[in-house]
Amino acid sequence: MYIHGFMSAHHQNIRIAVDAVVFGYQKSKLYVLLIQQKFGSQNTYWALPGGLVQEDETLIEAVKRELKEETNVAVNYLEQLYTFGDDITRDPRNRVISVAYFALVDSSKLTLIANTDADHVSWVEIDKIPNLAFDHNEIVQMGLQRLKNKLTYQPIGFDLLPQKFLFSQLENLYMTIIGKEIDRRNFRKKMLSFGFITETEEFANKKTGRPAKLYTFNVSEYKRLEKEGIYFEIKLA
Amino acid sequence: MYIHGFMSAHHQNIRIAVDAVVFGYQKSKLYVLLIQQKFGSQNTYWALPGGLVQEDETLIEAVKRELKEETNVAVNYLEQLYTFGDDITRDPRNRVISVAYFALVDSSKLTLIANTDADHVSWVEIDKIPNLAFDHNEIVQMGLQRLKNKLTYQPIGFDLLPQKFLFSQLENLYMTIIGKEIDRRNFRKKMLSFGFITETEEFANKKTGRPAKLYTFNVSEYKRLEKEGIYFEIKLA
DNA sequence: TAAATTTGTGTAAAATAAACGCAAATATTA
DNA sequence: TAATATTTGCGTTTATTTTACACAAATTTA
Repeated sequence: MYIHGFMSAHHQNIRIAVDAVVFGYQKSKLYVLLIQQKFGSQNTYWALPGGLVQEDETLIEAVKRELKEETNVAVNYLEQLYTFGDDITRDPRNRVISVAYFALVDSSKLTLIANTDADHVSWVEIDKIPNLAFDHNEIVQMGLQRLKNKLTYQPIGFDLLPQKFLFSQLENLYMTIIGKEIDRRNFRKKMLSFGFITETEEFANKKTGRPAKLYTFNVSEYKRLEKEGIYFEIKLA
Repeated sequence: MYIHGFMSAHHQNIRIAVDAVVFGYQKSKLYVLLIQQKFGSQNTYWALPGGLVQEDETLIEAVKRELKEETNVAVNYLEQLYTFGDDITRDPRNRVISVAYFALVDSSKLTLIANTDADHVSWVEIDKIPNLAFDHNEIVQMGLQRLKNKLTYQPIGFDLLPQKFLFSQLENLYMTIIGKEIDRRNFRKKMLSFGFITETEEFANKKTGRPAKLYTFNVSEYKRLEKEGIYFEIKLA
Protein backbone atom coordinates (compact mmCIF):
# COMPACT_ATOMS: atom_id res chain seq x y z
CA MET A 1 0.00 0.00 0.00
CA TYR A 2 1.26 3.38 -0.95
CA ILE A 3 2.29 5.71 1.83
CA HIS A 4 0.41 8.91 1.47
CA GLY A 5 2.47 12.00 0.88
CA PHE A 6 5.77 10.24 0.78
CA MET A 7 7.65 8.64 -2.05
CA SER A 8 5.91 7.49 -5.16
CA ALA A 9 7.16 5.26 -7.90
CA HIS A 10 7.62 7.78 -10.69
CA HIS A 11 8.28 11.41 -10.15
CA GLN A 12 5.20 13.58 -10.36
CA ASN A 13 5.56 16.55 -12.64
CA ILE A 14 2.41 18.57 -12.04
CA ARG A 15 2.55 22.21 -11.17
CA ILE A 16 0.12 24.04 -8.97
CA ALA A 17 -1.26 27.49 -9.66
CA VAL A 18 -3.90 29.76 -8.25
CA ASP A 19 -6.31 31.93 -10.20
CA ALA A 20 -8.79 34.51 -8.99
CA VAL A 21 -12.21 35.49 -10.26
CA VAL A 22 -12.60 38.96 -8.84
CA PHE A 23 -16.00 40.56 -9.17
CA GLY A 24 -16.72 44.25 -9.04
CA TYR A 25 -20.00 46.09 -9.37
CA GLN A 26 -20.89 49.58 -10.43
CA LYS A 27 -24.08 51.19 -11.71
CA SER A 28 -26.01 48.00 -12.37
CA LYS A 29 -23.13 46.33 -14.11
CA LEU A 30 -21.04 43.40 -12.97
CA TYR A 31 -17.36 43.29 -13.84
CA VAL A 32 -14.55 40.75 -13.70
CA LEU A 33 -10.90 41.65 -13.30
CA LEU A 34 -8.76 40.41 -16.18
CA ILE A 35 -5.13 40.67 -17.22
CA GLN A 36 -3.47 40.36 -20.56
CA GLN A 37 -0.96 37.63 -21.14
CA LYS A 38 1.47 37.05 -23.95
CA PHE A 39 2.17 33.58 -25.24
CA GLY A 40 5.36 33.52 -27.21
CA SER A 41 5.77 36.55 -29.42
CA GLN A 42 2.44 36.69 -31.18
CA ASN A 43 -0.57 35.41 -29.26
CA THR A 44 -2.09 37.60 -26.62
CA TYR A 45 -4.90 36.43 -24.43
CA TRP A 46 -6.92 37.83 -21.63
CA ALA A 47 -6.81 35.69 -18.53
CA LEU A 48 -7.67 35.65 -14.88
CA PRO A 49 -5.01 36.99 -12.55
CA GLY A 50 -2.99 34.17 -11.05
CA GLY A 51 0.17 32.17 -11.22
CA LEU A 52 2.25 29.40 -9.75
CA VAL A 53 2.24 28.84 -6.03
CA GLN A 54 5.54 29.32 -4.28
CA GLU A 55 6.76 26.65 -1.95
CA ASP A 56 6.75 28.76 1.15
CA GLU A 57 3.33 30.37 0.87
CA THR A 58 -0.18 29.16 1.49
CA LEU A 59 -2.65 29.04 -1.35
CA ILE A 60 -4.43 32.14 -0.19
CA GLU A 61 -1.17 34.00 0.22
CA ALA A 62 -0.34 33.07 -3.34
CA VAL A 63 -3.61 34.53 -4.59
CA LYS A 64 -3.16 37.75 -2.69
CA ARG A 65 0.41 38.07 -3.89
CA GLU A 66 -0.53 37.53 -7.51
CA LEU A 67 -3.39 39.98 -7.27
CA LYS A 68 -1.09 42.55 -5.77
CA GLU A 69 1.68 41.97 -8.32
CA GLU A 70 -0.48 41.76 -11.38
CA THR A 71 -3.32 44.13 -10.65
CA ASN A 72 -2.59 45.99 -7.42
CA VAL A 73 -6.11 45.17 -6.24
CA ALA A 74 -6.84 44.23 -2.63
CA VAL A 75 -10.07 42.31 -2.20
CA ASN A 76 -12.81 42.59 0.39
CA TYR A 77 -13.87 38.98 0.25
CA LEU A 78 -11.93 35.92 -0.76
CA GLU A 79 -12.75 32.24 -0.65
CA GLN A 80 -11.76 29.12 -2.47
CA LEU A 81 -13.93 28.33 -5.47
CA TYR A 82 -12.87 25.08 -7.13
CA THR A 83 -9.82 23.22 -8.30
CA PHE A 84 -9.43 22.74 -12.02
CA GLY A 85 -6.95 20.27 -13.31
CA ASP A 86 -8.50 17.89 -15.76
CA ASP A 87 -6.89 19.16 -18.91
CA ILE A 88 -4.31 16.41 -19.13
CA THR A 89 -4.21 16.39 -22.91
CA ARG A 90 -2.69 19.79 -23.47
CA ASP A 91 0.87 18.98 -22.57
CA PRO A 92 1.57 16.25 -20.01
CA ARG A 93 5.03 17.69 -19.44
CA ASN A 94 3.44 20.91 -18.29
CA ARG A 95 0.33 19.86 -16.54
CA VAL A 96 -0.99 22.58 -14.25
CA ILE A 97 -3.60 22.21 -11.59
CA SER A 98 -5.23 25.47 -10.70
CA VAL A 99 -6.96 26.28 -7.45
CA ALA A 100 -9.45 28.97 -8.36
CA TYR A 101 -10.51 31.60 -5.84
CA PHE A 102 -13.62 33.73 -5.71
CA ALA A 103 -13.24 37.36 -4.68
CA LEU A 104 -15.25 40.55 -4.33
CA VAL A 105 -14.21 44.18 -4.21
CA ASP A 106 -16.27 47.25 -3.54
CA SER A 107 -16.98 49.73 -6.25
CA SER A 108 -14.34 52.21 -5.06
CA LYS A 109 -11.70 49.80 -6.34
CA LEU A 110 -12.96 49.68 -9.86
CA THR A 111 -10.63 52.40 -10.98
CA LEU A 112 -7.27 50.74 -11.30
CA ILE A 113 -4.51 52.27 -9.31
CA ALA A 114 -1.75 54.11 -11.12
CA ASN A 115 1.27 51.94 -10.64
CA THR A 116 -0.46 49.07 -12.38
CA ASP A 117 0.37 48.21 -15.91
CA ALA A 118 -3.02 49.58 -16.87
CA ASP A 119 -2.82 48.56 -20.49
CA HIS A 120 -2.72 44.97 -19.42
CA VAL A 121 -5.22 44.99 -16.59
CA SER A 122 -8.89 45.71 -17.03
CA TRP A 123 -12.33 45.43 -15.51
CA VAL A 124 -14.47 43.70 -18.11
CA GLU A 125 -18.24 43.57 -18.04
CA ILE A 126 -19.46 40.07 -17.34
CA ASP A 127 -21.30 39.71 -20.62
CA LYS A 128 -18.47 41.13 -22.67
CA ILE A 129 -15.80 38.70 -21.60
CA PRO A 130 -13.84 37.40 -24.59
CA ASN A 131 -12.29 33.99 -25.06
CA LEU A 132 -9.88 33.63 -22.21
CA ALA A 133 -6.73 31.57 -21.82
CA PHE A 134 -6.92 27.96 -20.67
CA ASP A 135 -10.19 27.05 -18.97
CA HIS A 136 -10.65 30.51 -17.56
CA ASN A 137 -14.06 31.05 -19.13
CA GLU A 138 -15.27 28.01 -17.28
CA ILE A 139 -13.80 29.34 -14.05
CA VAL A 140 -15.59 32.65 -14.53
CA GLN A 141 -18.87 30.84 -15.09
CA MET A 142 -18.42 28.87 -11.92
CA GLY A 143 -17.56 32.05 -10.07
CA LEU A 144 -20.68 33.72 -11.36
CA GLN A 145 -22.77 30.78 -10.24
CA ARG A 146 -21.19 30.95 -6.81
CA LEU A 147 -21.94 34.65 -6.64
CA LYS A 148 -25.57 34.13 -7.60
CA ASN A 149 -26.03 31.37 -5.08
CA LYS A 150 -24.23 33.05 -2.23
CA LEU A 151 -26.17 36.24 -2.68
CA THR A 152 -29.27 34.34 -1.62
CA TYR A 153 -27.94 32.74 1.54
CA GLN A 154 -25.09 34.94 2.72
CA PRO A 155 -25.03 38.75 3.02
CA ILE A 156 -22.20 39.08 0.59
CA GLY A 157 -23.61 41.78 -1.64
CA PHE A 158 -22.31 44.44 0.71
CA ASP A 159 -18.76 43.58 -0.26
CA LEU A 160 -19.55 44.84 -3.74
CA LEU A 161 -21.00 48.16 -2.57
CA PRO A 162 -19.52 51.26 -0.97
CA GLN A 163 -19.49 51.17 2.80
CA LYS A 164 -22.46 53.54 2.79
CA PHE A 165 -25.03 52.72 0.20
CA LEU A 166 -28.57 53.42 -0.85
CA PHE A 167 -31.23 50.79 -0.56
CA SER A 168 -31.88 51.18 -4.24
CA GLN A 169 -28.27 50.28 -4.93
CA LEU A 170 -28.66 47.09 -2.99
CA GLU A 171 -31.86 46.26 -4.83
CA ASN A 172 -30.26 46.92 -8.19
CA LEU A 173 -27.28 44.80 -7.30
CA TYR A 174 -29.51 41.82 -6.58
CA MET A 175 -31.57 42.34 -9.69
CA THR A 176 -28.51 42.74 -11.88
CA ILE A 177 -26.65 39.72 -10.62
CA ILE A 178 -29.51 37.30 -10.19
CA GLY A 179 -31.26 38.68 -13.22
CA LYS A 180 -34.75 38.82 -11.83
CA GLU A 181 -37.22 41.49 -10.89
CA ILE A 182 -37.63 42.23 -7.22
CA ASP A 183 -40.48 43.94 -5.48
CA ARG A 184 -38.76 46.92 -3.94
CA ARG A 185 -40.98 47.07 -0.87
CA ASN A 186 -40.82 43.39 0.01
CA PHE A 187 -37.09 43.32 -0.54
CA ARG A 188 -36.54 46.24 1.76
CA LYS A 189 -38.77 44.81 4.45
CA LYS A 190 -37.03 41.45 4.33
CA MET A 191 -33.53 42.91 4.37
CA LEU A 192 -34.26 45.22 7.26
CA SER A 193 -35.96 42.44 9.21
CA PHE A 194 -32.62 40.68 9.72
CA GLY A 195 -31.42 43.57 11.81
CA PHE A 196 -27.90 43.94 10.52
CA ILE A 197 -28.49 46.92 8.28
CA THR A 198 -28.07 50.25 10.02
CA GLU A 199 -29.58 53.50 8.84
CA THR A 200 -27.13 56.40 8.99
CA GLU A 201 -27.97 60.06 9.45
CA GLU A 202 -26.45 60.94 6.12
CA PHE A 203 -28.22 61.52 2.89
CA ALA A 204 -26.82 60.78 -0.52
CA ASN A 205 -26.63 63.63 -2.98
CA LYS A 206 -28.54 62.54 -5.97
CA LYS A 207 -29.73 64.75 -8.78
CA THR A 208 -33.31 63.72 -8.73
CA GLY A 209 -36.04 62.27 -6.58
CA ARG A 210 -36.64 62.29 -2.89
CA PRO A 211 -33.45 62.45 -0.79
CA ALA A 212 -32.40 59.02 0.34
CA LYS A 213 -30.75 57.89 3.52
CA LEU A 214 -27.48 56.02 3.40
CA TYR A 215 -27.30 52.60 5.05
CA THR A 216 -24.44 50.45 6.26
CA PHE A 217 -23.95 46.75 6.75
CA ASN A 218 -23.26 46.22 10.44
CA VAL A 219 -20.67 43.47 10.35
CA SER A 220 -20.33 42.92 14.09
CA GLU A 221 -24.07 42.75 14.50
CA TYR A 222 -24.28 40.26 11.67
CA LYS A 223 -21.64 38.10 13.32
CA ARG A 224 -23.52 38.23 16.58
CA LEU A 225 -26.77 37.21 14.93
CA GLU A 226 -24.98 34.50 13.01
CA LYS A 227 -23.79 32.97 16.26
CA GLU A 228 -27.34 33.06 17.55
CA GLY A 229 -28.29 31.05 14.52
CA ILE A 230 -30.21 33.47 12.36
CA TYR A 231 -30.85 32.25 8.93
CA PHE A 232 -30.18 34.74 6.17
CA GLU A 233 -32.09 34.02 3.02
CA ILE A 234 -33.30 36.14 0.17
CA LYS A 235 -35.57 34.31 -2.21
CA LEU A 236 -36.10 35.67 -5.64
CA ALA A 237 -39.06 34.21 -7.45
CA MET B 1 5.01 39.62 -15.68
CA TYR B 2 5.00 35.90 -15.19
CA ILE B 3 3.58 33.79 -17.95
CA HIS B 4 0.93 31.57 -16.48
CA GLY B 5 1.57 27.89 -16.67
CA PHE B 6 4.91 28.11 -18.34
CA MET B 7 8.37 28.41 -16.88
CA SER B 8 8.92 29.87 -13.48
CA ALA B 9 12.13 31.07 -11.88
CA HIS B 10 12.72 28.32 -9.38
CA HIS B 11 11.49 24.79 -9.74
CA GLN B 12 8.29 24.08 -7.88
CA ASN B 13 8.42 20.99 -5.70
CA ILE B 14 4.85 20.55 -4.55
CA ARG B 15 3.03 17.31 -4.99
CA ILE B 16 -0.65 16.90 -5.57
CA ALA B 17 -2.83 14.26 -3.96
CA VAL B 18 -6.50 13.46 -3.72
CA ASP B 19 -8.37 12.27 -0.65
CA ALA B 20 -11.93 11.09 -0.26
CA VAL B 21 -14.42 11.49 2.56
CA VAL B 22 -16.82 8.64 1.87
CA PHE B 23 -19.97 8.56 3.92
CA GLY B 24 -22.11 5.53 4.54
CA TYR B 25 -25.29 5.17 6.57
CA GLN B 26 -26.93 2.27 8.29
CA LYS B 27 -29.48 1.97 11.07
CA SER B 28 -29.38 5.57 12.20
CA LYS B 29 -25.62 5.74 12.20
CA LEU B 30 -23.31 7.64 9.93
CA TYR B 31 -19.98 6.15 8.95
CA VAL B 32 -16.80 7.30 7.25
CA LEU B 33 -14.50 5.03 5.28
CA LEU B 34 -10.96 4.97 6.68
CA ILE B 35 -7.76 3.14 5.91
CA GLN B 36 -4.77 2.37 8.03
CA GLN B 37 -1.41 3.74 7.07
CA LYS B 38 2.07 2.96 8.30
CA PHE B 39 4.62 5.70 8.73
CA GLY B 40 8.09 4.26 8.94
CA SER B 41 8.20 1.11 11.01
CA GLN B 42 6.34 2.15 14.12
CA ASN B 43 3.61 4.75 13.72
CA THR B 44 0.29 3.67 12.38
CA TYR B 45 -2.48 6.11 11.67
CA TRP B 46 -5.94 5.97 10.32
CA ALA B 47 -6.40 8.19 7.31
CA LEU B 48 -8.78 8.97 4.50
CA PRO B 49 -8.33 6.91 1.37
CA GLY B 50 -6.32 8.80 -1.20
CA GLY B 51 -2.94 9.27 -2.76
CA LEU B 52 -0.85 11.07 -5.31
CA VAL B 53 -2.37 12.00 -8.63
CA GLN B 54 -0.81 10.38 -11.65
CA GLU B 55 0.18 12.54 -14.56
CA ASP B 56 -2.17 10.98 -17.05
CA GLU B 57 -5.36 10.90 -15.04
CA THR B 58 -7.89 13.51 -14.06
CA LEU B 59 -8.45 14.33 -10.43
CA ILE B 60 -11.66 12.39 -10.28
CA GLU B 61 -10.07 9.41 -11.96
CA ALA B 62 -7.38 9.53 -9.32
CA VAL B 63 -9.96 9.43 -6.54
CA LYS B 64 -11.81 6.52 -8.07
CA ARG B 65 -8.59 4.64 -8.65
CA GLU B 66 -7.40 5.13 -5.09
CA LEU B 67 -10.76 4.12 -3.69
CA LYS B 68 -10.72 0.99 -5.81
CA GLU B 69 -7.15 0.11 -4.92
CA GLU B 70 -7.30 0.86 -1.25
CA THR B 71 -10.84 -0.04 -0.31
CA ASN B 72 -12.55 -1.66 -3.29
CA VAL B 73 -15.51 0.64 -2.77
CA ALA B 74 -17.38 2.17 -5.70
CA VAL B 75 -19.31 5.29 -4.78
CA ASN B 76 -22.80 6.45 -5.74
CA TYR B 77 -22.08 10.14 -5.52
CA LEU B 78 -18.82 12.00 -5.87
CA GLU B 79 -17.99 15.68 -5.97
CA GLN B 80 -15.08 17.90 -5.18
CA LEU B 81 -15.04 19.19 -1.62
CA TYR B 82 -12.12 21.50 -1.00
CA THR B 83 -8.41 21.79 -1.61
CA PHE B 84 -6.16 21.67 1.41
CA GLY B 85 -2.61 22.77 1.13
CA ASP B 86 -1.68 25.28 3.75
CA ASP B 87 0.53 23.11 5.88
CA ILE B 88 3.79 24.52 4.58
CA THR B 89 5.63 24.08 7.83
CA ARG B 90 5.69 20.31 7.98
CA ASP B 91 8.39 19.69 5.43
CA PRO B 92 8.86 22.13 2.58
CA ARG B 93 10.70 19.48 0.60
CA ASN B 94 7.60 17.33 0.69
CA ARG B 95 4.78 19.77 0.51
CA VAL B 96 1.56 18.10 -0.59
CA ILE B 97 -1.58 19.79 -1.75
CA SER B 98 -4.61 17.61 -1.41
CA VAL B 99 -7.83 17.95 -3.36
CA ALA B 100 -10.46 16.43 -1.12
CA TYR B 101 -13.56 14.77 -2.54
CA PHE B 102 -16.91 14.12 -0.97
CA ALA B 103 -18.60 10.81 -1.65
CA LEU B 104 -21.64 8.79 -0.68
CA VAL B 105 -22.37 5.08 -0.86
CA ASP B 106 -25.57 3.23 -0.16
CA SER B 107 -25.87 0.97 2.82
CA SER B 108 -25.39 -2.22 0.81
CA LYS B 109 -21.73 -1.27 0.43
CA LEU B 110 -21.02 -1.00 4.11
CA THR B 111 -19.78 -4.56 4.31
CA LEU B 112 -16.34 -4.47 2.81
CA ILE B 113 -15.74 -6.78 -0.07
CA ALA B 114 -13.51 -9.74 0.43
CA ASN B 115 -10.47 -8.98 -1.65
CA THR B 116 -9.86 -5.86 0.38
CA ASP B 117 -7.17 -5.81 2.99
CA ALA B 118 -9.93 -5.74 5.56
CA ASP B 119 -7.68 -5.30 8.54
CA HIS B 120 -6.61 -1.99 7.17
CA VAL B 121 -9.89 -0.67 5.88
CA SER B 122 -12.85 0.14 8.05
CA TRP B 123 -16.13 1.97 8.30
CA VAL B 124 -15.91 4.12 11.39
CA GLU B 125 -18.82 5.80 13.09
CA ILE B 126 -18.66 9.55 12.66
CA ASP B 127 -18.42 10.28 16.36
CA LYS B 128 -15.82 7.60 16.99
CA ILE B 129 -13.24 8.81 14.54
CA PRO B 130 -9.78 8.87 16.10
CA ASN B 131 -6.95 11.27 15.41
CA LEU B 132 -6.24 10.91 11.75
CA ALA B 133 -3.13 11.53 9.70
CA PHE B 134 -2.32 15.00 8.38
CA ASP B 135 -5.30 17.36 8.34
CA HIS B 136 -7.74 14.56 7.69
CA ASN B 137 -9.89 15.30 10.73
CA GLU B 138 -10.45 18.75 9.33
CA ILE B 139 -11.37 17.29 5.96
CA VAL B 140 -13.90 14.97 7.59
CA GLN B 141 -15.46 17.89 9.41
CA MET B 142 -15.78 19.83 6.21
CA GLY B 143 -17.28 16.80 4.53
CA LEU B 144 -19.81 16.44 7.30
CA GLN B 145 -20.76 20.08 6.98
CA ARG B 146 -21.19 19.64 3.24
CA LEU B 147 -23.38 16.62 3.84
CA LYS B 148 -25.57 18.47 6.32
CA ASN B 149 -25.96 21.44 4.04
CA LYS B 150 -26.59 19.48 0.87
CA LEU B 151 -29.21 17.34 2.51
CA THR B 152 -31.35 20.44 2.83
CA TYR B 153 -31.14 21.68 -0.74
CA GLN B 154 -30.34 18.65 -2.86
CA PRO B 155 -32.00 15.21 -2.75
CA ILE B 156 -28.78 13.48 -1.91
CA GLY B 157 -29.96 11.39 1.01
CA PHE B 158 -31.13 8.68 -1.37
CA ASP B 159 -27.53 7.91 -2.27
CA LEU B 160 -27.04 6.72 1.28
CA LEU B 161 -30.07 4.44 1.29
CA PRO B 162 -30.93 1.19 -0.46
CA GLN B 163 -32.63 1.65 -3.79
CA LYS B 164 -35.90 0.71 -2.15
CA PHE B 165 -36.37 2.22 1.24
CA LEU B 166 -38.95 2.92 3.89
CA PHE B 167 -40.11 6.41 4.58
CA SER B 168 -39.07 5.93 8.17
CA GLN B 169 -35.53 5.21 7.00
CA LEU B 170 -35.44 8.48 5.12
CA GLU B 171 -36.76 10.34 8.15
CA ASN B 172 -34.21 8.74 10.43
CA LEU B 173 -31.42 9.53 8.01
CA TYR B 174 -32.29 13.21 8.11
CA MET B 175 -32.66 13.26 11.85
CA THR B 176 -29.40 11.41 12.39
CA ILE B 177 -27.30 13.52 10.10
CA ILE B 178 -28.75 16.93 10.80
CA GLY B 179 -29.28 16.05 14.41
CA LYS B 180 -32.72 17.50 14.86
CA GLU B 181 -36.20 16.19 15.45
CA ILE B 182 -38.52 16.07 12.50
CA ASP B 183 -42.27 15.84 12.47
CA ARG B 184 -42.85 12.60 10.64
CA ARG B 185 -46.07 13.68 8.98
CA ASN B 186 -44.90 17.06 7.77
CA PHE B 187 -41.67 15.57 6.50
CA ARG B 188 -43.51 12.93 4.54
CA LYS B 189 -45.94 15.45 3.06
CA LYS B 190 -43.12 17.75 2.01
CA MET B 191 -40.99 15.02 0.48
CA LEU B 192 -43.87 13.52 -1.46
CA SER B 193 -44.98 16.94 -2.68
CA PHE B 194 -41.89 17.25 -4.87
CA GLY B 195 -43.10 14.35 -6.95
CA PHE B 196 -39.87 12.45 -7.43
CA ILE B 197 -40.51 9.74 -4.87
CA THR B 198 -42.34 6.74 -6.23
CA GLU B 199 -44.29 4.29 -4.15
CA THR B 200 -43.64 0.67 -5.11
CA GLU B 201 -46.01 -2.26 -4.73
CA GLU B 202 -43.61 -4.03 -2.43
CA PHE B 203 -43.73 -4.18 1.31
CA ALA B 204 -40.74 -4.44 3.59
CA ASN B 205 -40.62 -7.32 5.99
CA LYS B 206 -40.30 -5.87 9.39
CA LYS B 207 -40.84 -7.64 12.68
CA THR B 208 -43.28 -5.23 14.15
CA GLY B 209 -45.84 -2.63 13.35
CA ARG B 210 -48.01 -2.04 10.35
CA PRO B 211 -46.50 -3.29 7.07
CA ALA B 212 -44.80 -0.47 5.22
CA LYS B 213 -44.52 0.20 1.52
CA LEU B 214 -41.14 0.57 -0.08
CA TYR B 215 -40.39 3.76 -1.98
CA THR B 216 -37.82 4.68 -4.61
CA PHE B 217 -36.17 7.89 -5.66
CA ASN B 218 -37.13 8.50 -9.29
CA VAL B 219 -33.92 9.92 -10.71
CA SER B 220 -35.16 10.68 -14.19
CA GLU B 221 -38.24 12.40 -12.84
CA TYR B 222 -36.07 14.43 -10.53
CA LYS B 223 -33.89 15.50 -13.43
CA ARG B 224 -36.94 16.50 -15.40
CA LEU B 225 -38.30 18.56 -12.54
CA GLU B 226 -34.89 20.09 -11.98
CA LYS B 227 -34.86 21.33 -15.56
CA GLU B 228 -38.27 22.83 -15.03
CA GLY B 229 -36.78 24.72 -12.14
CA ILE B 230 -38.28 23.10 -9.08
CA TYR B 231 -36.65 24.11 -5.91
CA PHE B 232 -35.87 21.27 -3.53
CA GLU B 233 -35.59 22.37 0.03
CA ILE B 234 -36.08 20.64 3.34
CA LYS B 235 -36.03 22.96 6.27
CA LEU B 236 -35.40 21.60 9.70
CA ALA B 237 -36.31 23.91 12.51
C1' DT C 1 -46.26 75.95 -10.35
C1' DA C 2 -46.66 71.57 -12.50
C1' DA C 3 -44.33 67.42 -13.74
C1' DA C 4 -41.01 63.96 -13.15
C1' DT C 5 -38.41 61.09 -10.19
C1' DT C 6 -37.22 58.38 -6.41
C1' DT C 7 -37.93 57.19 -1.44
C1' DG C 8 -40.50 55.42 2.37
C1' DT C 9 -44.45 52.93 4.55
C1' DG C 10 -48.69 49.73 5.15
C1' DT C 11 -52.20 46.20 4.42
C1' DA C 12 -54.79 42.30 2.53
C1' DA C 13 -54.60 37.83 0.27
C1' DA C 14 -52.22 33.66 -0.78
C1' DA C 15 -49.08 30.17 0.11
C1' DT C 16 -46.31 27.54 3.13
C1' DA C 17 -44.88 25.54 7.46
C1' DA C 18 -45.87 23.87 12.07
C1' DA C 19 -48.59 21.52 15.37
C1' DC C 20 -51.28 17.93 16.29
C1' DG C 21 -54.84 13.35 16.53
C1' DC C 22 -56.44 9.21 15.08
C1' DA C 23 -57.39 5.00 12.51
C1' DA C 24 -55.20 0.90 10.12
C1' DA C 25 -52.35 -3.21 9.91
C1' DT C 26 -49.38 -6.14 11.67
C1' DA C 27 -46.79 -9.11 15.67
C1' DT C 28 -46.64 -10.13 20.42
C1' DT C 29 -48.42 -11.01 24.85
C1' DA C 30 -51.86 -12.14 28.24
C1' DT D 1 -58.88 -15.37 21.38
C1' DA D 2 -58.60 -10.82 22.90
C1' DA D 3 -55.92 -7.06 24.41
C1' DT D 4 -51.51 -4.58 23.80
C1' DA D 5 -47.62 -2.67 21.57
C1' DT D 6 -45.69 -0.89 17.47
C1' DT D 7 -45.31 1.47 13.30
C1' DT D 8 -47.62 3.30 9.12
C1' DG D 9 -50.59 6.39 6.61
C1' DC D 10 -53.52 10.36 6.26
C1' DG D 11 -55.99 14.85 7.36
C1' DT D 12 -57.11 19.25 9.65
C1' DT D 13 -56.31 23.49 12.05
C1' DT D 14 -53.38 27.31 13.23
C1' DA D 15 -49.44 30.23 12.77
C1' DT D 16 -46.02 32.24 9.94
C1' DT D 17 -44.11 33.84 5.78
C1' DT D 18 -44.40 35.45 1.22
C1' DT D 19 -46.57 37.89 -2.40
C1' DA D 20 -49.16 41.46 -4.52
C1' DC D 21 -50.23 45.87 -4.63
C1' DA D 22 -51.17 51.75 -3.72
C1' DC D 23 -50.15 56.06 -2.19
C1' DA D 24 -47.90 59.97 0.13
C1' DA D 25 -43.42 62.57 0.80
C1' DA D 26 -39.32 65.08 -0.67
C1' DT D 27 -36.61 66.60 -3.88
C1' DT D 28 -35.07 68.53 -8.97
C1' DT D 29 -36.28 69.97 -13.50
C1' DA D 30 -39.29 71.97 -16.96
